Amino acid sequence: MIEVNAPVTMSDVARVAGVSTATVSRVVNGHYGVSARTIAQVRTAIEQLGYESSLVASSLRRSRTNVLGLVAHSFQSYTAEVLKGVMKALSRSGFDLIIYANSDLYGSYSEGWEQRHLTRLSGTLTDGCIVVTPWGEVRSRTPVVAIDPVRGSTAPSVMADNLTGATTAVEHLLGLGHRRIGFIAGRDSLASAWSREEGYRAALTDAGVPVDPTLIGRGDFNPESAAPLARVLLQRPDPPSAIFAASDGMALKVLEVARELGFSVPGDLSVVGFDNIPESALTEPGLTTVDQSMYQLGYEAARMLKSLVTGEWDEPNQIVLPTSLVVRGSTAPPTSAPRP
Amino acid sequence: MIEVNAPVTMSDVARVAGVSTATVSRVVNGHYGVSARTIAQVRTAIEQLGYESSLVASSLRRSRTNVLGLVAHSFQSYTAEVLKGVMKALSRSGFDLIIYANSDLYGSYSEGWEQRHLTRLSGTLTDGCIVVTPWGEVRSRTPVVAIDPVRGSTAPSVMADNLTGATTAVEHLLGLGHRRIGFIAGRDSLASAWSREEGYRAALTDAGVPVDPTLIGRGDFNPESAAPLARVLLQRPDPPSAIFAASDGMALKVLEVARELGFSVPGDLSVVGFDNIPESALTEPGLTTVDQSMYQLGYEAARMLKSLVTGEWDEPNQIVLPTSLVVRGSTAPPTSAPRP
DNA sequence: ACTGCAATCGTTATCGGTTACGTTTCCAGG
DNA sequence: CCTGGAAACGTAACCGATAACGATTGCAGT
Repeated sequence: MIEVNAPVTMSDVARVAGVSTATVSRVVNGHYGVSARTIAQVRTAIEQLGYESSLVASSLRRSRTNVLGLVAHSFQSYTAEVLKGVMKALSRSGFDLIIYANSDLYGSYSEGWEQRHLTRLSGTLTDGCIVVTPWGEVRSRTPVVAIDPVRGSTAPSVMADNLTGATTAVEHLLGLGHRRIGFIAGRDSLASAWSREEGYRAALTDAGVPVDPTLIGRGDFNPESAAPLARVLLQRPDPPSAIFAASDGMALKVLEVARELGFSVPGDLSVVGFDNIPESALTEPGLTTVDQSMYQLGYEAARMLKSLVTGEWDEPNQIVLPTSLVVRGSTAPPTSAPRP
Repeated sequence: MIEVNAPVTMSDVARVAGVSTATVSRVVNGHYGVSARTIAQVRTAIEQLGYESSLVASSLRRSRTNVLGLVAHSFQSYTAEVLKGVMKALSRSGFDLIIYANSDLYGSYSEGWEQRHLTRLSGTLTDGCIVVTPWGEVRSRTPVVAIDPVRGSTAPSVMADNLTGATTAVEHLLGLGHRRIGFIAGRDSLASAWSREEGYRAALTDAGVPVDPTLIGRGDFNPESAAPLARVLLQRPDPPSAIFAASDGMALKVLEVARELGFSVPGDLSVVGFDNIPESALTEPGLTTVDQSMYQLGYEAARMLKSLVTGEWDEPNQIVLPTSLVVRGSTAPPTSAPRP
């Protein structure tokens, strides 16, 4: 019987098997140069003691660990969906996954978290990392793939076709007859936020509707950031008849504020989001939004990282995935009579 | 300018600052015994080189790392929801989180994964771990909290009130008039699977309905496992008028099979699940299910683990959370005329 | 100037593995 | 019997950090 709480180390195995730790290591890793008899002895000792090698210790000395990392600053639905895709891509690939998330989740966290986490892991633990919605460009000695990268980055990344998606969303509102369309922007540094705003502007301009800067609120993708912005837009004497938010999280917040202020959706106000997180289908009414398959983003990012690590990647470094409009109940033609 | 791909180590900092690595370590960790002037020098060097301490290296030597771990064998909606709760509980707690998931996600993976992962991490990297739906009892020198533990475990755990939940679900079906109610069980080793089956039996017995063993299919919580079982139940000459599945994932599979075999839900067949994962609200019709707030499970588990690590826990080691029935469109009274 | 105690800082062992290198063993070939 | 070389295995350095311990320095007290 093994005593509980005994951390079994390699030297324990070596002692029991009557060999050196080097030999145990060779057996564990299947290296050449150990006799069959010795291998059997070591195996027996390992079995008997219930030994498992420490990922930490081995990763310190080794260069390859067969572990990929994912760092994210928060863990909302967005990240969860991405994660499912990542796991799918990694299934039976020989790579394990470590997700590192810091505890400064809600509230203000300092910029550069991704660099900190990355260097803390990447130095040794992981062979490469996926970074979800980074704050800036990162440096790392192992490959890094960004999901939803910063603007202007040329590093490996995966993102949705945000420009087309946003354009389609606004065209949908225009098609319903809306002309005063508010916009709540995302975090400025991200390419996605930028493209979604571009799409908003382009669709309006193409339709001959002038862009009114006072109808644009500057959020940061954090749902909380949308509340005051929505309040400002809706409490104007001339509120917009529709609001396009750059993320579902923010759009759902807009729905909340609208309800609170007595707007009926879609009667008094149409709302469109972006992302198509699961919650968007559950609200009453359902949120019209742009689907960007976060699952797919994660899947592609993991596939790319895997190949980058093994040095087999031969496709373009920047992947752009298509989007599609999902029309639900939160959009309708504007009422002719503006709300008093 | 710093050269790219240069892994900056503590000795680099020491060299630049003109001190020993021990002093750098003291500065980094805010230990006593360093003059203000030296601290400034070291800080400058750290800044200049962009140094970040390696989590791996320090965890090897240290006992406390302020990192908690979570290991899960798969990453479906269930785990994602749990994770959100965990993150919430850990936010601004000073603890970071590492999630370890292996790549043998889909398909057959060997039992005992949780023990392997645990020993690989727990030896050094983490101060404690949360294990989601383990295969067996685990040993670890650091605290472990199980979410949905194995049957008969007395170790720290968090679980839903599965007995009451299942009883309520079946009573709901009985109340609608169903008498032939099929059941698809979960993974036998888990306490939750056991309790849910107990609830099923108890509700039937209390209502004076004999338990028919041929109406019980033995699944394992994996959605795939439910398909053949549902097929068997529904292709009988005398199919049940309702099926209660021990998890939503399996219940959704039952819906699929039912549709495939030409059963209309809830016309020909009522279906009830357990868990209330987000997808359950999205199907047509929506799935009637038992809500067990996986978010809450994660939240409580993290709260408990946090306190166990710091040695402040003074509540019972086993937490049971309430459940509630969510009635949606997949249940209705049975049609009087049995299906041909 | 001398002692004694803190404060400061470097040296070194250590965590649990991996691996370069050196040593021993064994056997085939001369 | 001797030599050469490969196979088998141990020794020790090393990965990047921490911490126990020892050494040095500075300064107050006498």
